[in-house]
Amino acid sequence: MPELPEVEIIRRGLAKHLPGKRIAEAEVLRPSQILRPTPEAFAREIEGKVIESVRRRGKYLLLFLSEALVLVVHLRMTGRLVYVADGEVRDPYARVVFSFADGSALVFGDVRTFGRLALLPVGDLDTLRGLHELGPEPLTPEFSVMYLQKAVARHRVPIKTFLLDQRRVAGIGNIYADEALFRAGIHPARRADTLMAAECGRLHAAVNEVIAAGIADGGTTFRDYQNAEGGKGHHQEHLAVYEREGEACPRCGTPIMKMKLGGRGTRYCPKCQKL
DNA sequence: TTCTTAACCTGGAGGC
DNA sequence: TGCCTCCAGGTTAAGA
Repeated sequence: MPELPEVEIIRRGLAKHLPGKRIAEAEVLRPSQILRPTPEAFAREIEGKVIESVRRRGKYLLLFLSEALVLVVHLRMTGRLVYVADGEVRDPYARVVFSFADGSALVFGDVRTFGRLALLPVGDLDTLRGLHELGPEPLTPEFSVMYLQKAVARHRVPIKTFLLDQRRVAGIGNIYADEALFRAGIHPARRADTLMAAECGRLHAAVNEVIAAGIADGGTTFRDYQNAEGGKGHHQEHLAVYEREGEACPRCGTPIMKMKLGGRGTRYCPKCQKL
């Protein structure tokens, strides 16, 4: 499931190939995944546009196009954006295919069809719910220890739920939330507003460390994630707790436990991460 | 306003 | 082998 590191790796891959490409045709194979405008208008309006740049905000990919338009893509659970130089669609779960004038293509594939695409004027980006409410990003000056201290103090939810809320911190998902909390030695069910200053400092450092490590490893691939060239990431080889329930904690040897928190599978060490 | 829960969706695993 | 049930999780609407 693509989180900030995976989306950033995809962005970097796409940025190598897409700028300057003219979209000759957009084939919408799964209309329900087009958020706006209508699927017909989406295909019609994007034709002929030239991709100028590829950016990212949280887990959103933003493809800035000519004529002041922007294509917003959220991959959700199983979405992927793969550039194919020969234009041949090999993904059996292709949902939208963008064919370029030079014969290459960009394929949006998505097994579970949770992903969403929207085409809108750049000036309307603020109207896209979710995108304009995003909190600060890890690894930026805006995401500071002071910000985290003030933010957690206002919320009584479990700290894991807090981390998954994109309005608090943008880009963290289930994998990196579990890994950051393990690294910081904080129990996922701990109430956010009870964190001490020192714990906020540890959590802030841990979030930045796991996100940076995920990017350095090319992302985490468990099932569906692929980078922009269809390749896999390697960060799953360095995870301490995620998908490791029953295995020995790398720090103390206690078996990693799994619990349900906010409807999400949550892994933690019962000894290293105290409530 | 804040928080919780369920729904969306489909492939794969496990049980029978 | 085939059928059924459950699970995975990012986001958001609905309800408390």
